[in-house]
Amino acid sequence: MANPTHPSPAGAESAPAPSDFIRDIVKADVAAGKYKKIVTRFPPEPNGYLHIGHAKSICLNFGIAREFQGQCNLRMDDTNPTKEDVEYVESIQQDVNWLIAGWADDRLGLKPKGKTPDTITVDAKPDFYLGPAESSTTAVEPFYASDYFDQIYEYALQLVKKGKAYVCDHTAEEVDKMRGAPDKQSEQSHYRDRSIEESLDLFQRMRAGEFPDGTRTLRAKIDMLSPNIWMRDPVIYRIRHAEHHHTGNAWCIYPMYDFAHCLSDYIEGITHSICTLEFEVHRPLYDWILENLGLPRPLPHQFEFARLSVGYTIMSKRKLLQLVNEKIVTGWDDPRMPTISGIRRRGVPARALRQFAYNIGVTKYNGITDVAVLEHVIRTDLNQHAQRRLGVLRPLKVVITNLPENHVEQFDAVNNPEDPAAGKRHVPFGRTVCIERDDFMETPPPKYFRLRPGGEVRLKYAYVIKCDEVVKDAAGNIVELRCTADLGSKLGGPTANRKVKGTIHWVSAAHAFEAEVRLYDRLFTVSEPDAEGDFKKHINPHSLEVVTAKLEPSLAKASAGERYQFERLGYFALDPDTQPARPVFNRTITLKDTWAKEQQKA
RNA sequence: UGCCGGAUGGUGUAAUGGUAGCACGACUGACUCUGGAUCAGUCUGUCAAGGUUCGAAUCCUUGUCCGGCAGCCA
Repeated sequence: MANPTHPSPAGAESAPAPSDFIRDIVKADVAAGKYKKIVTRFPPEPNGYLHIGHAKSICLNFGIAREFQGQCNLRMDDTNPTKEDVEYVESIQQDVNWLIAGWADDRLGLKPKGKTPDTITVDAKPDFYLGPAESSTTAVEPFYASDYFDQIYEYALQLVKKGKAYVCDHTAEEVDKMRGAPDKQSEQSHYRDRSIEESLDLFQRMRAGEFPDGTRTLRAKIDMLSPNIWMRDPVIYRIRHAEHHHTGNAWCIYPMYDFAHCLSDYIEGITHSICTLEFEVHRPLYDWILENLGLPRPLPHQFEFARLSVGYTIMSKRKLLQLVNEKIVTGWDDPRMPTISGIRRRGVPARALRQFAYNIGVTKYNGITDVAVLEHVIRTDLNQHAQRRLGVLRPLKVVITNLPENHVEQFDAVNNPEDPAAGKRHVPFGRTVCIERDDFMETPPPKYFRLRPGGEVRLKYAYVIKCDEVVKDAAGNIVELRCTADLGSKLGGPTANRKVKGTIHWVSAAHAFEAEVRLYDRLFTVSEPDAEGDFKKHINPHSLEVVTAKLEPSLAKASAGERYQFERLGYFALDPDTQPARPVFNRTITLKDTWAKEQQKA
């Protein structure tokens, strides 16, 4: 099927299901009757906040669950206690919930709180299984790989007993050296042929805490001659006397990713384990572990796709953490961050992010997606849903001299021209208004449509005004414009249909209120900040500008969930920093500005 | 130079032996009480060379280039 790339007006939810090579595989598996139910999973490690790359994965995994009437488990892949934290567990849950709300939340697999795998019997073989909570009445929580430590340990024991794993006493450095390199020979562990009994004893004593960190490991006995590094007797358990955020001090040995992940997938009954390309070389190990355990239920299979890269940003959790720690941004949810929480705080609707994930597709090609694609879906969504308002970012005072001192009138303003149902509102107008400083030029370049000395411009929803006089301070700065209005030019008036080249936005000086407005720009100045050298060299010093804007009165009742378009400027959303006396707005994104482009050409 | 993957306009992605399409972008123009939106149009591509075939982006061969893999991270 062709990939239908037309974004539908309502966004991804009403659009036809996308098609890609992974969905093709799932479709074929369903057609072959391979599984009762399709089960995917989203398995982040709680060692950082989720970013837009994870959003791609979430949309893929939950999208598949949704399209095939399956389920997608949220699982904390928490096998390394030294890097993980509950703060991250909580943020991950919040971000996932936000992204899938109203779209795939009915496909979200969570488990009863505190539940660990059941020991069951399948085909007369003992087996471990943990399914999702069936009813929403019980307290639920995400799945945790760490909830399977007992079972994973049991599986390790089995491998040892089968002579397929052994305890190795080499130091990390030795193991490193002996493993060889992709193009170099390896050397066997001196402990490889240790007896099963001895390995068993040692492994149990590792678990009992008898040995310090780093002194021994459990290794799978596979093939030291394999051209695939990951098959050269990989370490599957290491000693770490560290407190774990979820299991506390119950363990001092922890399974490695490769061992824990495939088994976690198996325990949960995952059918399609979808991950990024860098795990492709791990797939033989994933399969080896499952196949060598003689498991009774169908085995999960791993499929890999290309991780997302977006221009002018970075995706590495390590580097994002650096930005946070070094206070280059205000936190993980700084609106300039590519994190889901940052994007949310900036004012981007979840629906737009889903549409983005849908538009970029899923392949095995590692490319860089143009930020313009992201910006486009945000604008498209917001254009359709945002309430229009008038706000002036950099005010310039305009006195309309042919209006009486205390003149006040209300004009009707359309809330959303794309959505008549959004209705209208009143905007107050008076003798003194504020316009955007950019909307006046004393000596404008050609094709400048706005106000100039002696020129005319339409004040949106109000009158056409003519600039009679430019008032300057001692330093020569323009401080005020004195204009006359064509009083017949308001809606319904005799000259209402006069053609004036430009229409500008304004607020009534007497009625407007002040708010802090944060104007964001891209965080980096180059399209590939971490291509080479220090990515911090490319940080955009102007990624945030804070202004005190003047806003129309109705915006005083702005709500956190609502999105606004300040006409001719861009889309804005209320920031959580808002105080009753001091509203704070974030600029989500500017409107397209063909005039700015025109100027750049000049 | 070991193994695993990949290569289609500027970017991202379709076409699964039968007209190389879509989206973003760029550029024209129309319209406009948002230089927004909308509408109409234009632009640019199958990594290379051979082969199979009536017919190849697709199959085969050889090559080129790019990415990943040498954590007791995930």
